Formats: sequence, C-alpha cells, structure tokens
Amino acid sequence: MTSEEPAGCVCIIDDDAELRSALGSLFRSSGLDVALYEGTEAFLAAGVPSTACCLVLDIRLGGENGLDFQERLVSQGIGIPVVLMTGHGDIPMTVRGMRAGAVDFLPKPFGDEQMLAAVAAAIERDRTNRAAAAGTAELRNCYQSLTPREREVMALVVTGLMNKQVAGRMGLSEITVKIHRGNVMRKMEAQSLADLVRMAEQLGVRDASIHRFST
Amino acid sequence: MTSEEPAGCVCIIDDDAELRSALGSLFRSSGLDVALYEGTEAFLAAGVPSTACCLVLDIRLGGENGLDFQERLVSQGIGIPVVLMTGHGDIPMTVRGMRAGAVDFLPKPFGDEQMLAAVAAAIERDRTNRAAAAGTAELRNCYQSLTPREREVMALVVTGLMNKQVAGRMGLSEITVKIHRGNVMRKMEAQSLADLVRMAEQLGVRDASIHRFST
DNA sequence: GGCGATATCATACGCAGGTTTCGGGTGCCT
DNA sequence: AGGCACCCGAAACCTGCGTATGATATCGCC
Repeated sequence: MTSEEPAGCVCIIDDDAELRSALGSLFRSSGLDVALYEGTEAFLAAGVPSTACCLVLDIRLGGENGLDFQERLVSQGIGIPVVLMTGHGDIPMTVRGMRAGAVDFLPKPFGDEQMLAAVAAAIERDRTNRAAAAGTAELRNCYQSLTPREREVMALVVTGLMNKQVAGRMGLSEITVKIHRGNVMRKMEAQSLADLVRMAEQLGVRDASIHRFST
Repeated sequence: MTSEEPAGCVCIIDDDAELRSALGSLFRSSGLDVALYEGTEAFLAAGVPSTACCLVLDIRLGGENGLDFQERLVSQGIGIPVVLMTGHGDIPMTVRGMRAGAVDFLPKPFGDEQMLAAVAAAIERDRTNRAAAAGTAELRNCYQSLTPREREVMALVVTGLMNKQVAGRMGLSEITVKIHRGNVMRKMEAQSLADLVRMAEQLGVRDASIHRFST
C-alpha cells in the first residue's frame, strides 16, 4: 500500500520556459509528479488531475493575469489549492490573492525550501478537501436515487414535521407519506432519523416551500 | 429604532499620536465611534466593545509586534476583525496577516476611502459574527440548564439510538430514559427530534463514550 | 430535620412511526 | 401491447415514543 503511491502532483503555469523546467526538476526530485503549462488555456484543456495536487501559478503571464485566473477558478468551483508567485508583486496584489484563498504568495526570487514547503501545504490541503468531497459525493449519489416525491417528503421530514403534517402539506394520506419516508431511509442508507437530518444538513436539503431571507 | 444606533466602533492601536487622532477624526466624521490606544496592553485592558466593532492595528508598534498581537488575539478566541496597516510592509508580512484572518492590509500612505472601505467591511463581518454567536449563546444557555444525566441521554439520542439502546448503555430502564429525554426536549425548547439533532450539531455535542480519531 | 433538585422505576394509555400485503392509477419506453 | 418506474392508498399489525400518576432514594443546603 505504501510503496507506489505518489506524494502528489504539482501543476505549474508560467510563461517562462526556464523557470518552468527548473521548478519541474525541483518538484520531481522531491518525489512529486509534475505537469507543466505555458498558459492558463493549456491547463484548463488538460483538466485537474484526479490525485492530490496543487497549482503553482505565476501572476504575470503572457495572456491572462494570474490573479484573474485564480478568481475564475474559484467562481467556477474548481477548488485546487493555489500557490502564487511573482517577480513584481506588491501588497495589494498579495491581499487579493490571499483573499481568493491562495495557500501562499511567493515573491521572486524565492528559495527552493520555501516553494517546497508551500507546495507541501497546498497538497495537504487538497488531500483534506478531497476526503471531505468524497464523503459528500457518496451522499449525493444516494440523494440522486430518490424520486421527486421522496425528496419532497425528505425535505419536510427533516424539518421536524410529523407524517400527518407532511401529508397535509402535500395533499396526501399519511400512509403514502410513510411509504415514501421508508423509501428515503432505505435509499439514503440512514439508520435513524438523526442520521437523515445530518445528511440533509450536509447536502443543504431544505424545504423549498419555505422562503427565508437569511442564509 | 433607526435613529440612535451607531454604525459601529473602531478601535485603533498605533503608537503614532498624530496618525491616531487623524484616523479618529476620519472615522468620527463617518458616523463611527472611536477608541484610541497607544499600545496593545491599553486595548486589552479596556476590553472589546460590546457593539459591532473592528480593530485598526499598526504593525510597527513601540512594544509588541502587531502581527504577533493579531495572532495572539486569534489564539485567545478574540474574534474581532482586524485591519492591518504599516509603513514598511512586505509581501511575507502580508501573507502572514491575511492568513491570520485580517480583513485588509493597507500600506502607508493609504487614502481615506481605502481605510473607510476596509473598516466598513470589517464591521460588517463583525456584525455577522455577532449574530451567529448570539444564536449559539442562547442554545448554550439551554444546554447548561440540563443535568448531567440529561446531557448523557441527549448525546446518545442524537446519535440515533433508540430509547431502549440508550437505557442499555447507561444501565437504566427505558422509562427513565424517556423521562430524561422529555426533559431534554422541554429544556432545549426543541419542537422535534430533528430540531434537537441540529442543536447538538451546532453545540458540538457528541457521545463522549465513542472515541474517534478524526475531527 | 425539612426542602428541593436529581435520579430512579412501574403501570397504563394514546399517539406516532414503520412494515407488509393488497390494490389501483399514470406515463414512458420497447 | 407489455413491462417498468413512479405515485397513491387501505387494512392490519407491531414497535417505539411520550406523558401522566405515583412512588422511592440520595444529596446538599438552609
């Protein structure tokens, strides 16, 4: 189990070919996989690796600005941890990058150890993120196996309504609600109502008929 | 209701008396309350205001370093939003401050509008934090009114155990568990089991007899 | 000693939850 | 036309939940 697993993969986007390959060598010599890209498009075309990874991103690129690209990743839900680097950085740029969730911000020239430490932290963060995402992915899978009616019942049940109240709101008989409810418990693999409530919380399942202003 | 409420309070820690009073005037003219401190000790001695507030903190102080102080506040659970400013800042300092949760990091000289915008964002964040804290405070109040036994029962019930299982684990009869459970529901003002589960999640209540390695 | 809070348990009743078995309906895809 | 998935419902049955009534026991405090 411990012999062949890679420590992680580093994606590098930098328009300077020399620095790109130098960083590649550095990471490879630390036992990390490496993927090199000259621009943001090439990275997006290749797709995010399926293993624990991070992105080392230069801010001054040929085409798109690195900070803009980072924010685009965030807004698109691509949660890969980012290590920013730049030769001409200032404090406002640093604030912007860190606000967008960057793991670190390294002004050039930086030491090998600094970069390695930043990347190690970024990959570790990705590992944590992936573990959490894997947990909810299985849940989401179960939830998608529910029929529309079953989802409605689930939403109302986890708000604390009794079967007869759910039946009233949905215009059904209580017995039908019980059947749907039983199906929900089985499909969601919930051992108890408490379980189901926690699952609903994690999935963000709420009664759509209740319109709130908060949250 | 809307006539007398202050927009918020700004605490300023700076060893430069001139800048201190200049900032004070700036904020006051924007309708904000102001508290001025020359050092960190004076601020701690005065205590955090009870209204929505934020802290404007210079990094280069006479005694303690501003970044150290900020991290101390975080580690002590004092969650006041911080706006950092400095005359001789660099990128590593910015990274450190933002990592510690600073709202903004302003290099001197900065414009009035920049500072006002940062403070407005910080106060808004504090308002959100306080609203969330107030919600859990009331819950914690209810929880503290529970007897030790009732808390045990609550912990086991919200994990999804049935009354008879709770009774088995605690070495009680089922009827006793029911009574405790009823008391828990009344004291916690929970309308349903789903409610109670969510409360327990928010309070971090877990079965102490289950030893986990994660989280 | 008495009082109150906490904790324990029994009996009994009514309501809620959950399943099974049966039946019927729709709509869609083959 | 037949099969399938989804949706609705009734009767019967068992289990679980919740509360009321009533009782006992311990502990700490006034």
